[in-house]
Amino acid sequence: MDVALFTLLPEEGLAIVLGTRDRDPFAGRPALFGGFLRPGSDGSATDAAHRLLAEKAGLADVFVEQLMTFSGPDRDPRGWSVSIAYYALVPFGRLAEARPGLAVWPVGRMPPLAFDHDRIAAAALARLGGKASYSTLPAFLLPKTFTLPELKAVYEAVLGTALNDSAFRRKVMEMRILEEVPEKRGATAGVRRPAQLWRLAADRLVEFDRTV
Amino acid sequence: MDVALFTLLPEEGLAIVLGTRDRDPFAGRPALFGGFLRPGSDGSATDAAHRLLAEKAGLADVFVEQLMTFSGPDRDPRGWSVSIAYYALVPFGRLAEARPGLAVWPVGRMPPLAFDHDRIAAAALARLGGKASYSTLPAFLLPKTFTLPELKAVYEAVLGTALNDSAFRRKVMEMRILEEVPEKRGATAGVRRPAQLWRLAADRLVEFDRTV
DNA sequence: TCAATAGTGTCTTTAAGACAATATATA
DNA sequence: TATATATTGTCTTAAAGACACTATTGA
Repeated sequence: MDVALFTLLPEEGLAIVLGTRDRDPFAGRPALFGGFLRPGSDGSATDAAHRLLAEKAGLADVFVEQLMTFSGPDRDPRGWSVSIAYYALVPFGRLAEARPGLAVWPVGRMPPLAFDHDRIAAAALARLGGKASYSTLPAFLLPKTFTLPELKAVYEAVLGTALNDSAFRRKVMEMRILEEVPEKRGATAGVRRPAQLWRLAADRLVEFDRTV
Repeated sequence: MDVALFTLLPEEGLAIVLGTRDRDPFAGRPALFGGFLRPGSDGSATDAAHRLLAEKAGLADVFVEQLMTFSGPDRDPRGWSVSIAYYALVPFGRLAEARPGLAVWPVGRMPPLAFDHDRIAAAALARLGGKASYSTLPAFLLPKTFTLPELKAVYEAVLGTALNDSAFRRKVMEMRILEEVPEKRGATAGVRRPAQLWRLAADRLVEFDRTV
């Protein structure tokens, strides 16, 4: 199995978090978080994805979703193989608690990865971009509470396109995917109006019947 | 691996095509087309899905796409297992060339299936319904050439909802996903205006940036 | 010509986008 | 009060839906 982990850099936007291959083939190369399914102890492939993120990235309770399964004779130089690939999203702030030594690369300039991990990462990015417009997916790159300008910014980062501000607010409110947190963001010191804080109304991914 | 095969019944709409388990567990039960990946000879899981459809359903050159991978201790009574699931679409007319003895059930009243195949079939149906609105997916349930009323009907069957006729034509034409076949459908004898025939402009699945 | 479905044109309704105006913090 | 962003309101534009009208075939 392989897990592609993404985060949102404050300046650089969407980025991938990578480990390093510790043995051949591809020893020393940046790589997705990979490992073998343990049919005995893992309750499912999704459980295994969580376990791998805990073991290799030091992160628990991260949003994960199955991407797809890759297979064939060419993806591993040792021969025919299968990998169930997952993608995962973590807010940038939580990387402080991650295992040290991880590499973080803006998705626009990723290094060459081990195995067929470039292809898996590309597929994960395509899925992310596709699913973002009709779901709460990008919100899992933010902390539990966030402002509307932050939410809009993460949608724009994942979609790679600017959104209309008042239309975005209108739609988000009409879809009732958020609930108000009785607090404002004063943290970012500065001379400006503080923004209302919100959280996702549902803990899980929600899909819409329209587009943000 | 397991493949969920769907077709479009002329009267009953979307239907699933099933085989029968020929041994325990679940001997005699209707089931998806299942079998084992052959890492040596199969070039990929997608190749294996095609092989299984050929072997078990007698159908070659059918549209297939990976659904997702199911895993866990409970899906097979013999113990922990993994299955890479695919879905496939075949025009009703091609079932004539299929292996005899297959069962065809409207998706609204499917019998209980072997293993966790009910769950896989449900996931395939959900994917079909979700992806239909922004892709040419439903067209793979029709023969190579079809009329616009037929295309609209198959979208309606898969989406489970009625579509606006003139808007449907407008959008399909604006998206340029079809090319005209220099023929009309006179086949269906009767007192009515014959319809223009069309075919998909691209042989593969095309995704839109809007909805039909 | 009639019946029955195919296909077009146009008006109405609804959603999205642009953008000005107002609100609210702190220095 | 001035500054900088947050938030709201409203006008414009574009897309979707409703539906009447025209087209084309064989009986």
